[in-house]
Amino acid sequence: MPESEQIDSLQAREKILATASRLFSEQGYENTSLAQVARQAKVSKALIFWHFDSKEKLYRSALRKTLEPYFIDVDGLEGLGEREQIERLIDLFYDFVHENVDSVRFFLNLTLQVDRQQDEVLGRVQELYRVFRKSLAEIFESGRRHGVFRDGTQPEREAGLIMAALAGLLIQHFRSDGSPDDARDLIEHLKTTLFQRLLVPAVGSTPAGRP
Amino acid sequence: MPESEQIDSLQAREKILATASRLFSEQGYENTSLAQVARQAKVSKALIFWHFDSKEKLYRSALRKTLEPYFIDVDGLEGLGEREQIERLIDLFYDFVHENVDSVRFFLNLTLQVDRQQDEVLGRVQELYRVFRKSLAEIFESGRRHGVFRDGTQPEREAGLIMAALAGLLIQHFRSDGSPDDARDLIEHLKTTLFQRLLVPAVGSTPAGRP
DNA sequence: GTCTATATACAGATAGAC
DNA sequence: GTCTATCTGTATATAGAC
Repeated sequence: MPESEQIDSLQAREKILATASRLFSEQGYENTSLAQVARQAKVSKALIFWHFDSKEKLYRSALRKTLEPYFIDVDGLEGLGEREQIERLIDLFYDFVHENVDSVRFFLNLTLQVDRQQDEVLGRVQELYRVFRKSLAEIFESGRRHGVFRDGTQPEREAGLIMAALAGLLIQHFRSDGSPDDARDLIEHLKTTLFQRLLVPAVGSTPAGRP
Repeated sequence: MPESEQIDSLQAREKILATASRLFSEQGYENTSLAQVARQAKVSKALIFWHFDSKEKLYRSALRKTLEPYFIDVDGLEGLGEREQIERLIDLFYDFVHENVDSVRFFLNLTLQVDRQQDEVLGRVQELYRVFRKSLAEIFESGRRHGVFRDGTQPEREAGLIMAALAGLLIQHFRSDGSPDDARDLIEHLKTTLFQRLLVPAVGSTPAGRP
């Protein structure tokens, strides 16, 4: 069996997958027909079935492909102070969303669909969400122990609030009139107020209203 | 023309509308067939077309009906202090969402769909969002002028941050594993930290410090 | 107004040639 | 592996009787 055939096969398969991922992300599952995928990938409908058996299986494969860039890069955090780590994670989240608007929108859509709630891929996204939140909480905890953050700092709650704010900015970003500037601005405001509240003040000055 | 016919007609129309509103909210537009609406409303498919001309027009009518309970009840705010007004608005938002889970989910879905972005009904929802945010900002501004909140209070940013947090809690609420307790807890944490930051601290034992 | 029966279109999926 | 042609189900929408 000559290798060129194998390669061609892979190329067609990949082309279908790439096209399907894009269309599913942009239009959703129901609004994307296999005829459309076939047309844009420049293959026949039958070939899609030969490679993926059914629309549902193509969908799952496409989801997996879309999910590839979804991971948390914690390498850049080493050696940073707790405050900087928090800021870095917030920025990472923000940047990632802006680099993957379509697929983020898509996964957010999935999250809102009752019948897709058990999807394994959706489960992975939600796990990322949990990991991200847990990382934040751990950094707050570590910062509290190291005397960077106040004694009264509640790691879980602070992490939860940050995640909520980030998720909310996401929605604002998808509203047609939500300007990116507004989001950037609120991210900065979030960071400022967060650290105003939690940072242990430099020795010599007394924080207002808090012993 | 006897009145009973007129009344029967309205009843059938309303029944279709109610059924359609519920199904569209629960399942979305694409996943809801007119056959299903007809079956559950106990009428024939043809009658739906007689009343609403097309699925798209039924959809728009259903959207308008779903939107009816969407308004901001500002009556209960009269006479309250700024802090209480803010708390009240946050609670109103939270309660409203929990009483209208399905339709809120649906409108959130709409917000995420690129092709539905120009829908007039979606526009009304987004206007409500803006009005809510504006109300919050105005209360912060008023509170700042009255010496309730710190001088440095930034009304627009505080309002934006609250809205983001609320919208984010919304998403967490729709995730299968997002417990309602967590949301309640974060709402309280949001309020606590908000006022810790912004309230002008009480002055010692004398009430004289108030301008 | 409400129905049954039907037209029309297009979706996902299969058969079989090459 | 890839194609064309076709099957089958189901969706929106219409025609026409009552």
